Amino acid sequence: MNSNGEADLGQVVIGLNAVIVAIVDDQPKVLIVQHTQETLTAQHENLSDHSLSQNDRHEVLPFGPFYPMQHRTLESGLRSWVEEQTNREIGYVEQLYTFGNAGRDPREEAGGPRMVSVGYLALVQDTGPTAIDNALWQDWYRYFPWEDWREGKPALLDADLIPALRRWIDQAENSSQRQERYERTCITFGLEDTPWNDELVLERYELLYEANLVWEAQDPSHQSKSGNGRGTAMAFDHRRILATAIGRLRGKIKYRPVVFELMPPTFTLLRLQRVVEALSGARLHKQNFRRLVEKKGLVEATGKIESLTGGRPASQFRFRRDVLMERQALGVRHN
Amino acid sequence: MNSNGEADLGQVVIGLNAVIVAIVDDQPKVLIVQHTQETLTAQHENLSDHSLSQNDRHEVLPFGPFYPMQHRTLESGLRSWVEEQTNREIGYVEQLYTFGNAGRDPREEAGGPRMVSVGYLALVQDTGPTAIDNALWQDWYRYFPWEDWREGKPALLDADLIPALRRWIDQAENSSQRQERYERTCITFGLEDTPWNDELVLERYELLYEANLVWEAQDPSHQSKSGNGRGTAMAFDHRRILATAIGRLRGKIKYRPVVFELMPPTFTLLRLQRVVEALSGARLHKQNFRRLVEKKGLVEATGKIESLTGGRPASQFRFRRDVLMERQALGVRHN
DNA sequence: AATAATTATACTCATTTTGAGCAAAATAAA
DNA sequence: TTTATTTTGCTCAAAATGAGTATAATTATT
Repeated sequence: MNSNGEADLGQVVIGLNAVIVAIVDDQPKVLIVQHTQETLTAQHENLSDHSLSQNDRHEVLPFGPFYPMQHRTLESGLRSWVEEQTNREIGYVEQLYTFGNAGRDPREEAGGPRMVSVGYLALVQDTGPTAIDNALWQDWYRYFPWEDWREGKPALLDADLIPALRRWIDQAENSSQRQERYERTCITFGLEDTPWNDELVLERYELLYEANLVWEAQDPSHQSKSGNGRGTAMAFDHRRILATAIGRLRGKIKYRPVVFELMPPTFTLLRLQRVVEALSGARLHKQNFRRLVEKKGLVEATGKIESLTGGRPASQFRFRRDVLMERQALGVRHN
Repeated sequence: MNSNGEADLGQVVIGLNAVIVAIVDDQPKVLIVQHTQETLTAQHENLSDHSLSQNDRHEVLPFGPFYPMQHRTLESGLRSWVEEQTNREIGYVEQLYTFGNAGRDPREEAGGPRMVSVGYLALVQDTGPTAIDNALWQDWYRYFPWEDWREGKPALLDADLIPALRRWIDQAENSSQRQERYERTCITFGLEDTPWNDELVLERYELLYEANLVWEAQDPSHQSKSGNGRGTAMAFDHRRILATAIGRLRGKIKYRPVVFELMPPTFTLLRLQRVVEALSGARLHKQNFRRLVEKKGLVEATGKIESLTGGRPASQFRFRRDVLMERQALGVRHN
């Protein structure tokens, strides 16, 4: 270590990546930025060509810089940037994970500073035009089609992913590696008697990555332009960050009442159920869901009635803000 | 933004703070570094005097630098540093939180770079001499005496903390602020009919901080040298980081089998129970704890018998490593 | 050697929670 | 009116939980 004790720490630049989630028409949406080859190279002139590969479109998570001079905390930096860019208040922010892997940003190879980015999950109420260039609200199952079990087990699993994983297991170099691959696959993909676990989003993505079954893992010469039906790819490690966010949110709704951050001020119980289902990717048992919600005392009736439901009108509820710290939650009871 | 798009991001230095936990004699221990005034100023020559205040001893969490040139990932940087410094393998590492608050490190005021530190929780099996200067294994309830309910409700609560919090509530400027303070206190400290929630470690510390009841919150002229019986203070925001770690670990043992990372290879069921109790700070019901452990299939008998238990010999168990990804856990059923 | 103390472990039982479903009520559309 | 659709109240068996009692196998003490 040198005299001031720091110079050999090396230069680091901090970025903030946000997974901004909203619900539209009972679908979970994520704000995604689409760069064409032109917009990307225009922004980052020194980006090496190889890193872009043949794809002409790149989907990335919204990225914001962190200005140490202006921002007192990381979270305030994120909040001000997201609120400014999206023109809406964000109700809930949670720090997800800090990613510091070398090679995350191709500019490093060109001698740029090491990029460390802090991933955040932000929940917003509504969607609409934002000030972010080329930003679009995309269904998150576009990137993880195997995660949506609301209409039953996705066909993709039995038709493609599981057979491909079995081939990967068989191609193991020795029996202990084969055994390990097999057990991980059983646990994450619910083979044999193991049940499907909706929280293992990241673990499943990482397994597919290791088995070379997702676009990001393949070397550029084998990458097919339009994807392989195994979900839309994202640039850098952004699909990993998104998987982290989905898994964390699915876990969190089971023990904290975060769903309400995605709801309008008043709502019917069915809308609430549809939102929980959208996030967890599974159908729930209606009557039991209601029983649970009422027992936990998370909501209170407004007295008003919603009559646009098609059948019998439903009464409207609102969230009881004062239970926020009680670590109460909905719980996700299956159908 | 300038031409290369980065220069105005400002210089940032990344540090790694580790909460290294082990169990000794059924007590939860944390590795703490004690600096005297001399060792501290010797290490950081440009540290301003004010920031040290009158205390002659400063307790901090072990700190390791992150070298972007050498470390491929943040976690590998942490692992190599901790393993090297403690001379033991760490079984489990979890990223806790990234703290980037301005003013965390007093050297910033002297024109130093902004310090962002990534907090990690590391669980190790045994304790013993380490290569870290002035490092000591300390009971974590030394810093949070109100969190240990194993011998019943800590007297400190009714004798000191709760009356002081009630005074703070009464001193609110208006009724809505009073209401808010009251509700937060009820929820975090289990007043009225609310039960005590062992996971709210950080929330309780933050409430005490806001109410000016912990040393770190008081301005230097009022700080008493030897502490105030409300737990030992730590330098910077390290008691917050420690609170985050304890809360996270208490939550985690309820849904993931992380306790085993703190256990020796074989153990009796009572030892396992004592460790869970040490972490969660509460006594558990013995028979039900056993039923739970066996039902979840987390352990298997080794066939051997431990006869040093004082009474009837207990059979020894080992953890079934293959359930690690199943999201099984012990659950913490109260007594 | 007898007794007490200590700890492990098996088993019971009432209560609560969960999973799954039926049926009636209140509306819109045909 | 009928049909479809949705909300909402209710039941019932199975499983999980909380709180015990009883017994077994030891060491420590008298």
